[in-house]
Amino acid sequence: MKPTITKSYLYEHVARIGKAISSPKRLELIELLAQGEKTVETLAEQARIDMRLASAHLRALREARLVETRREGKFIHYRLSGPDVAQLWVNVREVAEEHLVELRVALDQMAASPDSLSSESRQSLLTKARSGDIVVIDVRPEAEYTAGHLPFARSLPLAELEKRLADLPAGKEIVAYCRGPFCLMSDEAVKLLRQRGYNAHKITDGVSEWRAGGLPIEN
Amino acid sequence: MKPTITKSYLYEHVARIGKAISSPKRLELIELLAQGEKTVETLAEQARIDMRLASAHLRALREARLVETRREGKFIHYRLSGPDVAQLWVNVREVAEEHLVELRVALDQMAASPDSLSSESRQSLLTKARSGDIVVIDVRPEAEYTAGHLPFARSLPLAELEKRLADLPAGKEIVAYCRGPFCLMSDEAVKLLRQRGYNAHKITDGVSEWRAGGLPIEN
DNA sequence: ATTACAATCTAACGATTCTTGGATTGTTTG
DNA sequence: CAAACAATCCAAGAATCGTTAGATTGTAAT
Repeated sequence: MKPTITKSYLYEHVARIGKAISSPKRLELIELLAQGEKTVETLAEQARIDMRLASAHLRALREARLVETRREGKFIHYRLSGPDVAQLWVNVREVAEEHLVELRVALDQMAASPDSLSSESRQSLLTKARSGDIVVIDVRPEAEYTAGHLPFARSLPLAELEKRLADLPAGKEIVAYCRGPFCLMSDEAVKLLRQRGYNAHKITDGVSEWRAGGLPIEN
Repeated sequence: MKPTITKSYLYEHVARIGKAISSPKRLELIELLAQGEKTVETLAEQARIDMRLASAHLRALREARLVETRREGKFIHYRLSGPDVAQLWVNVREVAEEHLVELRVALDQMAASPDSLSSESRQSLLTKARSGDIVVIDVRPEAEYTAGHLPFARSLPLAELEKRLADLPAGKEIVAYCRGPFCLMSDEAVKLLRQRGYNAHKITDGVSEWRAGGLPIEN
């Protein structure tokens, strides 16, 4: 017997997507997955939650078809089911930033520099990076850099930054980025670099924001 | 005493937006409000729910700052707090259509013609409408037309279509639209028009989809 | 003042959801 | 085959949500 198709049936399906993104933990997992494919263990570790809880949330995301899986030996790799999912995360976050004052003040209190990029400044950053005028560093874990990064950026994970300071040219302006506006790794990188006398600052863009701005991602 | 700002605090705020759009009824209310400001009574009637339930859902939407209110005498008018909210609705719905097969088959079964518009066909529609090659009719209630409509469209509410058939030029191609892909008013209009011998078809765009496609809205 | 009516509020029930603990599945390695 | 380990499944309690009914607020008209 064929199920009766009512109009509310349509909204129910869209609400499945809404439900999937209605939990803070799941949003964090989506943001992490926007950096590239990851195993459940990695996700649990990076989101600082129990692996069983991570698994449960990932199940919910999979049932909403926002993520897909791939098995490799003992490991199961999760990935977003499409670039539109990362775009949705950026969209929802921007709406939240626009309308929820509490979120804006919290962001101001946390981040050292709330340098949001306009599309013109993204373009000029790209030009300066291409010409070698500035050095763009990606301070995320190397695996995330490999999965995709800003054009002309070099990988310099926060954990190795102190050891690898020699890799950086002395006089040049340094621009650091990480996973996006909620990620504080670039702030820490900037703090450390400034202590060592570098001219460093951060941008809030991650790869998803950069792509959402219409600019290309390398890998 | 200042509240401790943790990272998860940020995701919690974004999740407030997610929670707001995690209910089918609230999504329907958002879609209705995307057509223009409406009173609680109108919303309840058009969503076919009890006014008290509508009020409760609107409260949730207001607490997530997705809607705002304005009092006028006995009536309270609700509106979306910004065009980005309508854009979010379109975005979420598109992600759902992309990844949820059940939604796609339901849409195919319901709608007579699943004519989704590419950006080129939007442009060519606009040109043909401007030149008078085709007649674009807005079959939504007149108040929604007044709040904003497609360029060169004329208002011809479904309820009055039969009476006002004389308003339509005989030979010309007629394109009907309503509130968007989930709205069936344009299907009914097309059905009626074809019975009377008109060359009519529908497009799935509503004003939100049209605007999301980067094209202008008149009022 | 009294009445009418739009809208909200309060209380309460059942249905979900979140989270944790323990048990289980599936794969690799010795 | 047994041990190790990634990941999922299952069960259960606490918390939250959706819905309905009845009571209440606020404004306009008589």
